[in-house]
Amino acid sequence: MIISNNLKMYAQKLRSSNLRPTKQRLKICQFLFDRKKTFHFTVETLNKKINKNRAMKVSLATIYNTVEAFTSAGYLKEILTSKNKSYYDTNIKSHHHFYDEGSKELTDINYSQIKLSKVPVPPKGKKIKNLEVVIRIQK
Amino acid sequence: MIISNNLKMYAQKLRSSNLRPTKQRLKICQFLFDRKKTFHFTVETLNKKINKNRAMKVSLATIYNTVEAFTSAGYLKEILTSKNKSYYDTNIKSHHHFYDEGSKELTDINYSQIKLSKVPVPPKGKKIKNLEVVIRIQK
DNA sequence: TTCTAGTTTAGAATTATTATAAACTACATA
DNA sequence: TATGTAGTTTATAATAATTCTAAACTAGAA
Repeated sequence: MIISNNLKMYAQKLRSSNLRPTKQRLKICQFLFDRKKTFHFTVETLNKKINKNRAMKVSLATIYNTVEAFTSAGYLKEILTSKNKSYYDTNIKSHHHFYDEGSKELTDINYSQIKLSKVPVPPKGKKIKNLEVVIRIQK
Repeated sequence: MIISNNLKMYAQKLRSSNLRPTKQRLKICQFLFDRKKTFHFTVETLNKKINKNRAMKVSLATIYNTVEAFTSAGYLKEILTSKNKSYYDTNIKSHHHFYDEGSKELTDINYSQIKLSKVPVPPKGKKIKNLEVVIRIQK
């Protein structure tokens, strides 16, 4: 899964967002971004995976802080769901999701897979920031 | 806001879903469905509004049970958000939302206001149940 | 009227998240 | 290279939303 050891790149990226490249943040960067496919997760799953088989443990509080910081910095995107947990996505490009009501899993839909021929005008004084589609699927 | 006293209609509706028409459920029905515009709410807001200026108080547990029962029965729809609370909508027709990132408020978008010219094929063995668009807006 | 399964309820338990404050550390600058 | 400091990490406490529990209540069938 891990593609390369882009530590310097991540350090630069972090500094450019006014985030100090700490050991913890770099570990989390490697885990999240050194992969080909996009990754959907909750803080709970990230915490388990980050701290599995690793000498250096990262505290749960830091996982929360880091995910929040990365989301504000635009490295992660929060996903809309109907569940009472926050879901995040390493794919920050505007894109869509299938939501499987059986397995409760999200799958990406490429932006180009959906085309809209009619979009409403936003309320006065507001601008459209982005548009996301969730397609609920079941057996 | 209240249009009429459709108690018998609600009692029938409830029985048809194998839900006994209790005082509590009928009160909640009246509050939710005796209105012209659709209504977005959380359990917290519903609890406050139901128990404001009313002789008969409905317990929080019952509000939770009822909202859950009404959602399963298809009287309410859960809304997708990025917050850690469940939001519900009395508009159960497939429809879309504006989500204002400033005020964190949802507004309905009529189904006919959005048209899709391209929709992806669902994964094998799955069917599309519904499709919802969220348009994030900001100043 | 009586019985029973379904319902309501207060409060406890659980789960996700945020807050707190002490210890630690990256890094600017002396 | 050493030092001061603001930013960061951490364990733990606090809070918030929801679910669970079990006793009391009730709608409606018989």
